[in-house]
Amino acid sequence: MNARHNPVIKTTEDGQENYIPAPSRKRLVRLAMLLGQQKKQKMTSSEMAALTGWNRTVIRRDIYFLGIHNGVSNGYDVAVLRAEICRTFGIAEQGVHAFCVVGLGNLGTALLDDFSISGGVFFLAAGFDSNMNRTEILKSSVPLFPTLDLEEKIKSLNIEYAVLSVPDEKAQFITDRLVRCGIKGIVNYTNTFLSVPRGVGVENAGTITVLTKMIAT
Amino acid sequence: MNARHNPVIKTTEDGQENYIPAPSRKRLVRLAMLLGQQKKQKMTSSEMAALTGWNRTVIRRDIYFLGIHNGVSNGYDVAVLRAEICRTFGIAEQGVHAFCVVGLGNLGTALLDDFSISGGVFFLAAGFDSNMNRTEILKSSVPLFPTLDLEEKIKSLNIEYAVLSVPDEKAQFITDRLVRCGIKGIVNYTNTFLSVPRGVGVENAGTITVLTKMIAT
DNA sequence: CAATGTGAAACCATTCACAGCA
DNA sequence: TGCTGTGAATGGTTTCACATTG
Repeated sequence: MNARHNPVIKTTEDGQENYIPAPSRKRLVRLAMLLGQQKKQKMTSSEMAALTGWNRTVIRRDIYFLGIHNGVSNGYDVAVLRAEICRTFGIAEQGVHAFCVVGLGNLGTALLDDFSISGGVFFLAAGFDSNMNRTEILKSSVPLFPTLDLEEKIKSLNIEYAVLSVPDEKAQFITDRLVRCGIKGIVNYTNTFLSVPRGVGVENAGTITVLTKMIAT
Repeated sequence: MNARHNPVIKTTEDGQENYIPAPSRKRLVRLAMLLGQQKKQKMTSSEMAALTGWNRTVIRRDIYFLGIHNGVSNGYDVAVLRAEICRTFGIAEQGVHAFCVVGLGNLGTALLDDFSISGGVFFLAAGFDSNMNRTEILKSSVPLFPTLDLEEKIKSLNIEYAVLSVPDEKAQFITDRLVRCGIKGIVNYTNTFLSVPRGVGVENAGTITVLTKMIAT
């Protein structure tokens, strides 16, 4: 009676019907990063479980969604698995997903300076601040621009993601501008709710917001 | 045949069986914070939906889990609702949940300085760094201690939550120490997986980790 | 035998649909 | 009429259980 009452999971060879549920997607992408840091050549689902804290059945199911078969009774080939996840989600194996930091107050500047921030497949391409003095005075290996140029630079530098560390009261305003530029996702270090259209990702990472969530654990 | 095939949701007056699902719990706590900033005396589920981006039915259901009835056909009484959420989750109405920042590098220091960080029900009670010089040199309105004193200070200051901004390679080591102190939850600004026993909350808020999750959106 | 692969069951969360109330 | 309260239906994710395979 209802179309698709079965899980709709097959990755058919012609590319249709390869829907993977959101929780699985997130785990898989995270797993890919982890596999990249691994020296072992083969890993079992149990080993991955130990490493991630996830249940081993869930890991097997996630991998099953990919539609590959490179593991039976020996564990999975780390390189093959990682490559397949990258292929499935369009993750570049070399670092080409550009992102920017908007708002160079204490937090934003710290993020800029933090050497570890460019890593894996992400590449910090720019910083923005509304205070033009600040973008001129701050020293950074990353190019800094006034927020005036936000739209132009996001286009020209092919920036896909933004880290938002502006004052709370400007958060929604900047978000709207980012959305209009076609940003794919925002890491929200402010402690406000952001409203974005469907299709734009938001992850709330502000200290208070996150602490708040944790109270309910 | 199976015990509890019904949703197990009733808050009975004698306090048993008041299980609330995790997603609802998180939303409710977040909602309480928001209600605290509201000037209106009554709010409908639709208004809350507009404010949060959540579906209005989900909000009504969440409130339903609380087992109170203060809304019919008029919207909910903001103060009553907020008080009830606080009571249910043991949230202090005044700011008494103490937390600390561990690791005072760029990011940690920025978090310390960030004025907005103490707010709502959370109170920044201490900062820790393994570099004793740094804890002496840094100026801050928050007391700073060497990480040596972590255990002692967490006890004496009644610290419940920790913000982790140490270098990645120290993350698990510090986490283990925090767990042994009975910490309730950790906001993880490093980009590592933390392994903690059941009952301790972890929320990953490191830029790369969060960007990674977002790729799969 | 210890691993994956996988249909089916169980579980959990969201949404529908509507009764009842101000 | 517009709101909450709520049983029931739906939809989605995890887990079980076991056949299969190296």
